[in-house]
Amino acid sequence: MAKRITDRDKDYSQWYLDVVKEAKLADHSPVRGCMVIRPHGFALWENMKAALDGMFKETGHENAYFPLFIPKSFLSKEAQHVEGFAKECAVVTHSRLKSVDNGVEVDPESKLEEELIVRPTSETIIWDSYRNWIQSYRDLPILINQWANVVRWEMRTRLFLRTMEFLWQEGHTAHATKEEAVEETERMLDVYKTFAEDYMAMPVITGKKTESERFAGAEETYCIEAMMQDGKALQAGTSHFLGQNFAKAFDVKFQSKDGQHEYVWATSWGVSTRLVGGLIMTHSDDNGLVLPPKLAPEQVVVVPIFRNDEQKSEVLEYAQPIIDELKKLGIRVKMDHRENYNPGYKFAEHEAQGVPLRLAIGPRDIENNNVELARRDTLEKNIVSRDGIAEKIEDLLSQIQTDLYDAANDHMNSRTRHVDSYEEFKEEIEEGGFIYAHWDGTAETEEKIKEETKATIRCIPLKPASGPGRCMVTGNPSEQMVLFARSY
RNA sequence: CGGGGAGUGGCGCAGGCCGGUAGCGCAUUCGCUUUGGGAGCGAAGGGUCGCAGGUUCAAAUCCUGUCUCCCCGACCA
Repeated sequence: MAKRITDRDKDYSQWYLDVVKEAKLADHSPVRGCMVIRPHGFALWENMKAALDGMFKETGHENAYFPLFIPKSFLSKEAQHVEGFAKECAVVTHSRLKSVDNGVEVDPESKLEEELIVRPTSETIIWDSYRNWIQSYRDLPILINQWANVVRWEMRTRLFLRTMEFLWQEGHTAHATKEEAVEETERMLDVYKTFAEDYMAMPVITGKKTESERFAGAEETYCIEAMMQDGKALQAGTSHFLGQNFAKAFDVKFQSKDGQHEYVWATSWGVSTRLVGGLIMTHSDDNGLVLPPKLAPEQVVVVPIFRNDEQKSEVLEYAQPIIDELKKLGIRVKMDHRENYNPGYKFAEHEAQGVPLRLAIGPRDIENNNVELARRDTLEKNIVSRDGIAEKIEDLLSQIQTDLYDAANDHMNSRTRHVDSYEEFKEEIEEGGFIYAHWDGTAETEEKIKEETKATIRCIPLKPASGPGRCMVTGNPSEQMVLFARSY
């Protein structure tokens, strides 16, 4: 019965990899820096996707799809944007292979006149289309989202958190006024916050990025920041106000009511499969993955226990109506009727995969009109009456959802401090967690803190954590405390 | 690009110093016994030892070259 998952306190990175592997979420791919998402991991992602998609539609957005390849010239139209992505692009230079003695090689004859970039993000190719879609104020706003894969040639990768290729959604909107665009940026940040907290049970701090942490080409980057169990911060989603930068770069103008030609205002926003990593590092334990009921691919698993065929049919007969009742309530339930594994194996496996509730049913339970109900989050096991079991499970699932959020929120709060002096900051940052402190607003100070402590400013919180004060490093005035942490 | 480590059945590794024709655990397949917390016993299948060259009667092992991956750093809107 040896545990296959490394102790969290001993080695958090190894623990994380073990959880991913034991939960059968994903594997390292033979392709450098990429991952293979396995069915269980993908089912989880699809549930997240469905919830987000619903929220996007509710806020008036539609899905569309744009090309994977971006002509090199497109990427260079917005100066800051190029600079931000230049160092991490996969570039297509040739179109053919040719056979040689030991296999194939790139045919030098097939060199492209203009190289194609595998999209690291789609602002450029999308704004190239928007130019043709927008003529009048009547064409605005354009509220579009794309589900896609993107590629960023990262030096170092980690499953889900930073892979070379990742799945995400990117929203790209165009508006007639600045106010409307800013409003959209904030609205989508709020959608992300709601999703993180209500579905993932992962509390987040919302705020604005500092200039140096801003998206390349954005005027303002808003973000949600979550705290993982090891006290490191994770940027879980971003929403950018792009001003008129892309409209100017791609010459996207519209004619206003009074006949003037004006550049449109833009936003973009995205979350990725990194959220899966955040979900793991928010709730899971030394037995493996813990999933919030709202997102779990299976919410309840039934493990039948029997010694012979006679008991088997009794158990199945007893369990089936329970399963039917649960399905009727819209609960995702699965019977684990594999016969080549014993119950103990199944218990451990479903725990590793994070199934919120387990129902064990054997002869003993049938005799007493009971079932054994086990919670994944608390690992509590209880023998409960079979009567009214479906409703009880329904309530328990929503209780687990709430409890997971509360536990994560308590953890975040207990590891959040306010400090006044830089000396104190240097000591506290070693303990991990979030630290609020005053900062003078300059990139120099920000850089100095980063160099000396490895802590970055995660965000300037939208809900101020304090009134005005003095920068902990320079003593210059500061409007409010900002959020510091070491991050993923 | 700097520093370190590793390439041996599907996965994880031993063997290498001291050359003799490849082994262990997990997984897989078959059989029997099991099944309320990751089952036991027996049997079976599966490997051009990263690649190329060299030394040798003989190379996973020694020599030369080369490729790849991992970790730490640099980098990461």
